[in-house]
Amino acid sequence: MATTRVSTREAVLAAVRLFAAEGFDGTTMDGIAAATGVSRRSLFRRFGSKEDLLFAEHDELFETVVRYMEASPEPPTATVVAAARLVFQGYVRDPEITVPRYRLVRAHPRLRDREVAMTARYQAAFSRFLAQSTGADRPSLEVEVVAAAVIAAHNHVLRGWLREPGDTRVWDRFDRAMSRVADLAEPLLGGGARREAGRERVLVAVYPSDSDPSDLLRRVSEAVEGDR
Amino acid sequence: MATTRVSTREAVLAAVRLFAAEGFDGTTMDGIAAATGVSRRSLFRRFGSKEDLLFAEHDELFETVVRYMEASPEPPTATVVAAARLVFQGYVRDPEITVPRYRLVRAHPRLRDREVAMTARYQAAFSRFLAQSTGADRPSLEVEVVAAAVIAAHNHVLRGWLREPGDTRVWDRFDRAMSRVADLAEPLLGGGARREAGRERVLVAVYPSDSDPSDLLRRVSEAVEGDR
DNA sequence: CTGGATATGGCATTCGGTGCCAGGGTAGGA
DNA sequence: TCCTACCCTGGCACCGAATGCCATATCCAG
Repeated sequence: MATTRVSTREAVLAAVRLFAAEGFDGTTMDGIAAATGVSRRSLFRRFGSKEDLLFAEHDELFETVVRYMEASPEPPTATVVAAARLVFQGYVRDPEITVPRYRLVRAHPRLRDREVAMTARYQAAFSRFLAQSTGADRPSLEVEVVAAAVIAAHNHVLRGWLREPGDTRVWDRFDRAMSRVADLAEPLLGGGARREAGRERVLVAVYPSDSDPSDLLRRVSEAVEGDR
Repeated sequence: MATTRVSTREAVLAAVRLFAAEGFDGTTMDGIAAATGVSRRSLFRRFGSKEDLLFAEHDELFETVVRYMEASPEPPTATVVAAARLVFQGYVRDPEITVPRYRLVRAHPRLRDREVAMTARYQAAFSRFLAQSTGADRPSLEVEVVAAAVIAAHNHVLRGWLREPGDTRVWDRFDRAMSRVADLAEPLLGGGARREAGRERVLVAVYPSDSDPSDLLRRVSEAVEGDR
């Protein structure tokens, strides 16, 4: 009919608005069909279900992220962190959808479950990618823990932003959280490979919390240089 | 009618058998009502939905686990690990339900999402518990990462068992995985507690012997400055 | 025994979701 | 240009999950 087919984003946006106005259960697919100009039947065909419609935008992002990982030349951990960054960006760049959706998700357990399922898909994709990039057929314990940690850190920062979308330091928070997790992942994944080569070293420092950081660094520096 | 009301477990078991025989979508609530002797209307009242019925047993376990954590005298990390052990036991001790359910879950994305939602509830409960036991109002990044890691380890071992329920060394695997994660959690949480107490701090770094010393120092610097 | 609270079952209705078929628009080949 | 095969859309009918309403049964306290 209309030569321009309604885009996914337009449909999601219309649905989000209706949900916000009438409530999720109070909105029928007939209503969404009327609002978008797409027939009820076609809505189901394209988006599967009422819940899926709310997350359709996100599903497309998922595909993108998976393809990104497969094409990335970076080392595995860095690739996964970058992938998480893509996901995060997917939220931050489109607050018009993600913020009201977050309100819906908080209010409706069923929608919460649906969003949790999304992050679980990412976690599974991360696990699979890390596993395959180490040549394993199945994700190891370490790989799954790292994937879970990356997702947890992502969600932690994301929830903070969703509560206060105006926060300008989101990306700073995100990077800090990720480098924190990456440091955690390093000994788990990279360490595994190096352990076989028997080359890793361990540094342990115990110091009072009111130490002068620069003094501490000097001491660490001496320790590292000293026994090489 | 019957003086003995049908137990949750009986209902779940009957439902699982029907699902296995007729498929999940091929089984109607009328069919389950007939098989259990409970009216269709009462099934919905007690279990909420067809999906929830499949996991009703598990929902009860969740309540138990939460109460257990609140009453546990052990330190936080040990309590969470013990809680995960309770969950694991919930699966292992009842293969008659959990194993066929796993087959259903693998085949039906919707059911998979529902199970993922269960583990997410546990993860959230663990996070909340760890946060409150450190006196925080909101779970910190570290707390959420630890909770995610515990859940990931639990699920990793669990999936292995679900694939081969006959495996007798499950508990050994479970304990190994958990101690692995607990070692990871120690510096993250224990360090946090000591930090608040204003006592000494511990820095642990694992690095390849051919690292660039200045790069190493930069990372140490970030770690020291980053969380003060 | 009685009155009230609670659990159960039947009934009717809404609405999400699906299979089926018809119409229209498009690309590709003769 | 015309025909055809194909795909996308919309309308229709139907199934079944889920809920509200009301009548009835069960149980417990008084």
